[in-house]
Parts: sequence; C-alpha cells; structure tokens
Amino acid sequence: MYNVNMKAEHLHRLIWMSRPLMQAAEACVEAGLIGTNLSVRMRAVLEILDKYGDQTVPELAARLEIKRQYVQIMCNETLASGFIEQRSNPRHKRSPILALTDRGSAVIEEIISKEMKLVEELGENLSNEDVATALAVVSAVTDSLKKRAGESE
Amino acid sequence: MYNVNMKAEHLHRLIWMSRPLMQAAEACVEAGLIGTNLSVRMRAVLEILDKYGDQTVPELAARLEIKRQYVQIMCNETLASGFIEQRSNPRHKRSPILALTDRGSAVIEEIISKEMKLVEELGENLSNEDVATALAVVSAVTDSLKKRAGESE
DNA sequence: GTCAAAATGACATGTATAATGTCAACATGA
DNA sequence: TCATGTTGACATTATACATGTCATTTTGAC
Repeated sequence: MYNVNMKAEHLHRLIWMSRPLMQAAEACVEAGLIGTNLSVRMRAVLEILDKYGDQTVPELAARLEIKRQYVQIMCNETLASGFIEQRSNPRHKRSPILALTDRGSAVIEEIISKEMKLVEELGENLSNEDVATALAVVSAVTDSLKKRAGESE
Repeated sequence: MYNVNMKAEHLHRLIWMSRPLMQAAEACVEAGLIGTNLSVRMRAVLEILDKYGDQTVPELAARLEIKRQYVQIMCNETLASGFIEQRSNPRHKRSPILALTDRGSAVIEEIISKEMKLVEELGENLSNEDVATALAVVSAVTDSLKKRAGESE
C-alpha cells in the first residue's frame, strides 16, 4: 500500500540519519572545546560527574556504557589535567571516588551552559510538539532495534 | 520559561539519542549478516552498487563520503569474496567498473528486503505523520548542527 | 601530437575509540 | 580464614578511518 511504503521509507531515512546527526553533534561539541584543554572524552567524564555526582571509575563506566578498562584511561587523563581529583572511598579502599575540582567544575558548567544555549537556538524554528514527537519516535525505534539486536545474540 | 526549557531538554535528548540509535541499527544490520560471509563494510559496497548501479572505486567513495583509499580496501575485500567483479571501463583503463556478480546481487537484495521488512515492522506502532515529523525535525537539526560545526573550522 | 596536470590503485603509516585479556592487590562475606 | 569478587594497571588486538606518497595512466590545453 502507498502509505505503508512511504512510512517505511521515511523510517528508514530517519534511522540512517542517526550517523550524520551524531557526527554533526560531535563536531559541534569538539568545536566548543577548543581552547579549554579538554578532549571529548575528558568532557564526557566531567559531564557525568557534574550530572550524577562523585563516583568511582566502575560506576562511571556503567553509566557511560563503556568498558571500565577504557574509562580508567579516560579518568587518568582527566586526573592528570587537574579537572578531577581522587578522594578516599569509605566503601572501598582500592577504588577512590572521583570528584570535580573547582577548576573542573567551572569548566564543565561553562561548557554545558554554552551547549545548552546552542540547543535552544537550534530549537527556535521548531515547535514544541514536533520536537516531543520526534523524541518519542526516535526513542521507540531505538528501543525496538535494541530488542531485535539483543534477541539474536 | 517553562516551555522553552522543556523544548531544549527534549531536543538535547533527541540529539544524544543519535548514538544509541545508530549503535542499535548497526547491531541489527550486523545480526542480519550472520551466515552470509558478508561484513558490514562489504554490505555497504553492495548496497551502493545495487542502488546506484555499476561504478568505479572513486565514485563509490564519493557516495559513501569515505576516503577513496579506504573504499579501495573495502572493494578489494568484496572482490576477493566474489560478490562483485571488475569490468573494463571504456572511460578509464586504470579504473575498472565494479559490478555485482549474480551471487552478490542475490545476496544484497535478500538482505535489503529483509531489512526493509524489519523497518516496516518497526513502524507498525507509529503513525505516518509522526514518522514524517520526526524525520523532518531530525533533518533540520542535523543541517543546523552541520552549519555550526562548519563555521568554526 | 606534446606535455603538464589530474586521476587511479597500491602501499605504508598514523590516529581515535574501544574491546579483550591478564595479573596482582585488595576487599568482602560466608 | 578462605573463596570470591572488585579494582587498577598494563598489554594486545580490532575497527574504522585519515593521511601521505609513489608509479602509472589518462586527460586536457595548447
């Protein structure tokens, strides 16, 4: 039927827009980081710490959905740059809690607010409902795809 | 203002859904390739050839927006597996035209049709208009982001 | 037709992001 | 205390590209 194929085609295009969208978004983030001495992955560490509070490397890894061994590297880098620091962990002596330093806190909050302003500007030509609809559709599609991919492993 | 922030927040979430969406989509493609002796990048070569017809490596590279040197590798792999073959190019003796073999043609068309069926299933719970809206929003956001990132380079 | 410039394939090397594997130190709980 | 789990550190591998260079061949301007 005409409408069915049209819908599938739109959906197909929507799914494969995800890559250009991601690349464009990442390029913007990267551009916003120039002059801060931050890398994209250091920014990711700071963002989680700012959003969810102080935590250990394994906790960060779980939230980022990246293997802890790699997150460890990201965090060591960030530690070396002085944006975060280690605090002793009462719950585990070998796993210090990572916390933002004043400098790290200031840097990440400035970056996030700059990014948020950019997002607001992006939304200027879009209606509230359309954005909400888009988010709902993309979320639903992502969930379905995740379920599919999960089944066959 | 309430609505403004809400919209920005939704938009922010929408933008950063792109990564999970992409990963889920790629995982599905990969899962669908099991048993075909095809890799994801070989599939990409076959798809372009099937969609846009026989062409040379540099033409493929332009369409994939990947550097020709890497596309060359992808194509050589695909050639070695017998899914495509070289035909002499009347326009350029050193640049053979790549064409699907019967086997390659059969394989890619089966895969594409399987994938399309999956997309149609994904769309079952979504309305025509919502999908169209989502595509329009995502396209608009991607374009804006691309423009931003482009400016600062 | 000649000759410089562009296109092409082949190859080598570099980079970013991440997964995987392993080990030893330490912590925890039965 | 002893088995088991957690953590950090380190090494290796994989993927997906980009970049650079070279020789050949083709093309286009004259």
